[in-house]
Amino acid sequence: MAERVKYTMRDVARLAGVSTSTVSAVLNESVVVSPQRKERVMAAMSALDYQPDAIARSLKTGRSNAIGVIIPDITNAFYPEVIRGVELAAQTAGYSVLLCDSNEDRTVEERHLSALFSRRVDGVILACCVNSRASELAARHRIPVIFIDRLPHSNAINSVCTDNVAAGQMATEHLVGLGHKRIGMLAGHLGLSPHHDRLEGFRKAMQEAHLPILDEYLIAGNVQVEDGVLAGHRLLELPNPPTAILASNNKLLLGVLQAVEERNIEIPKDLSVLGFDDYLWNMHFSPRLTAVAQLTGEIGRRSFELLHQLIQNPPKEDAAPTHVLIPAELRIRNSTASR
Amino acid sequence: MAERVKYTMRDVARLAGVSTSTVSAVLNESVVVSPQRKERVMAAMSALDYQPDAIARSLKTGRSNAIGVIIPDITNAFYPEVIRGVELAAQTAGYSVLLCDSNEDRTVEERHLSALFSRRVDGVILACCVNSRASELAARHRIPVIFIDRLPHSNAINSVCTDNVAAGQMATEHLVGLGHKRIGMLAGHLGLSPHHDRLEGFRKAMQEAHLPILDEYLIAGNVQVEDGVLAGHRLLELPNPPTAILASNNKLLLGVLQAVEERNIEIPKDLSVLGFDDYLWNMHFSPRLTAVAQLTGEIGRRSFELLHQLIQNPPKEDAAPTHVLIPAELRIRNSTASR
DNA sequence: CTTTCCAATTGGAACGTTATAGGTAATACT
DNA sequence: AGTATTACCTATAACGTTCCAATTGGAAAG
Repeated sequence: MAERVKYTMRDVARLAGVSTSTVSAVLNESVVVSPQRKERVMAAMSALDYQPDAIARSLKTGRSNAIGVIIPDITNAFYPEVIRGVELAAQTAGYSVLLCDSNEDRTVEERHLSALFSRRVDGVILACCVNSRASELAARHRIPVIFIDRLPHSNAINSVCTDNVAAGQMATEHLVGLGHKRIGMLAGHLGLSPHHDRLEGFRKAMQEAHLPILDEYLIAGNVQVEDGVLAGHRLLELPNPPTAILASNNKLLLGVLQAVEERNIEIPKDLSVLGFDDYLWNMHFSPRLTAVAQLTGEIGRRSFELLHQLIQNPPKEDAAPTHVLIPAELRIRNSTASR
Repeated sequence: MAERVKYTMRDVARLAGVSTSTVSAVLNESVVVSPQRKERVMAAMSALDYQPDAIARSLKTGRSNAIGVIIPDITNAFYPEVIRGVELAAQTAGYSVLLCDSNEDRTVEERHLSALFSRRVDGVILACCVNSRASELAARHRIPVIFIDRLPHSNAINSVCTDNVAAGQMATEHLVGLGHKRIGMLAGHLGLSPHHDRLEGFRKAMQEAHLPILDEYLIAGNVQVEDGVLAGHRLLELPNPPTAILASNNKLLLGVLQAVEERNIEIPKDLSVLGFDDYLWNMHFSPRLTAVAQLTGEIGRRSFELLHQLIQNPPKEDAAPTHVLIPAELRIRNSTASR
């Protein structure tokens, strides 16, 4: 059959003995076509193995049925899970996903953004870099953007993310409930909203439990494994070290674990340890690691849903943005124990 | 400035007092334009914040400057690393990446593939499902495809993947070199080329060492953690159990580790254990896990390079396909010890 | 046997680019 | 002076769709 590489609507029309308008009508079910003709057109389409040209369609309709997803580092296991949620939802809605990795670099993020605009994506889902200006750029193009995971300071944005304040509070309350009073926290990069919020949750829980928040128990800064190792040692060599440590992300947690091992401290006997984000291997570590899990797939799904909705009925200029908060989930395993 | 949402080449042309042809020429540097006019056009472009419409351009030129990437499961940490390599290379070459997850389902894979063709991607990078028919589909559309990681049976394809036979052999030789004679292997799904090849490498190494390959030491089938647990127990409860176990992927390894823990066996004193793929947490496990690492970023980079090359000068109908083999890397840590 | 009406069908003009062929001046060569 | 040559520049026809306005051909009504 399909001997030529690419057949167009004209070819189908010719073969079926109808006009291209009719073929288009059959394809889009936009206007009624008599059963016989519809039949003929369908036959012709499958005889030629005709595939409509999405590019041409986009040019005409002004809609691409594609969305962009920009994330700072696909190597961070959190994002692939989110992407999967987005992808699944997008797929069932007939959308394609353009994936971009900004590598935590604001200028790369902006470059990706304008490439996406140039491709006329219908919307963008974005986990932004520090000091992102994405919001302004998008507003100028009137393209809907959903911020996920990390939120910029401005509140005039649509967002889907974990309720990190509640998550931080929940984690801390778990430790408090186990009888811990001296709790340390590796708070991560406070310029990033998740870390900032988790610290706030920590503070809230400590205050409500009437426990003191000691400056030397709080270490903020970077978020890599090495930073966790350093901070872990700093906490553990304190004259009066914490009996529990909360790490604001998974890499910091790995760092703490390394520091702990280097000092021959036993978890959870001597020290309780707990981190954010829960991955497969967390439950295969020894001890199995207690963690506050984010519902990553849900974040992905919800953010596509919200975006899709904004695409289909664009809100008025002055409409209030939507903020979706996804609850986190405490998964108690063996790295935390009562004091 | 940019008061209207979207400006076209006509707007720029009007403002600069030239024809659209000239604007196009400036944009593409296709024909020489006098310095003064070029200046004027550039000024007009930035005054309007003009962004060329990639869709219209694609329609005209027949090239989209986009590639598709289809993978079976983005949640498997191997793929994000590969994707990052692809993305980086694509980005510098001015290509966008359309990401699709086939969820290990052949029909989904095919749906994605035709969506990509419909979007007129310039090429596809594909880690295929079992029994994939992607090769035939792509050939019919004359769109170049690079198979990565998993190769279909046919040899008439372009591919970039780890030299898994050598990798399996290397892993086995490491164990043999440590004095192990009774070596078990969780071989994974033999319908997938990496697993199949690693087993072949294992066989080769055992034969060359004149060691017997015992049927009861070889367990193939599925590739999930549970499968690893089951297989681990089966090996360890053998009257004469292996002294070393090779797991053909990371999840199987996690399963083995769980079985080991449930039986209170000590690694590496009682049993040496080693897996394929090396992730961050491998080196933070206790004991730190020996692994055969794949150069994931390199696989991504090379596959884009090869694809780009095929896009730029399409090979003749009967040209031989290219196969790129990337070496693996043995990273010796503390889960393997001499016997 | 007109006329009216409605549903089914089609022609053709966009959408925003690129590329080719042709046009126009200015300069260089007989 | 007439003709080539050069160097820019532009008009215009695509690319493959969609969609509106216009057309057609019956059937129903007069």
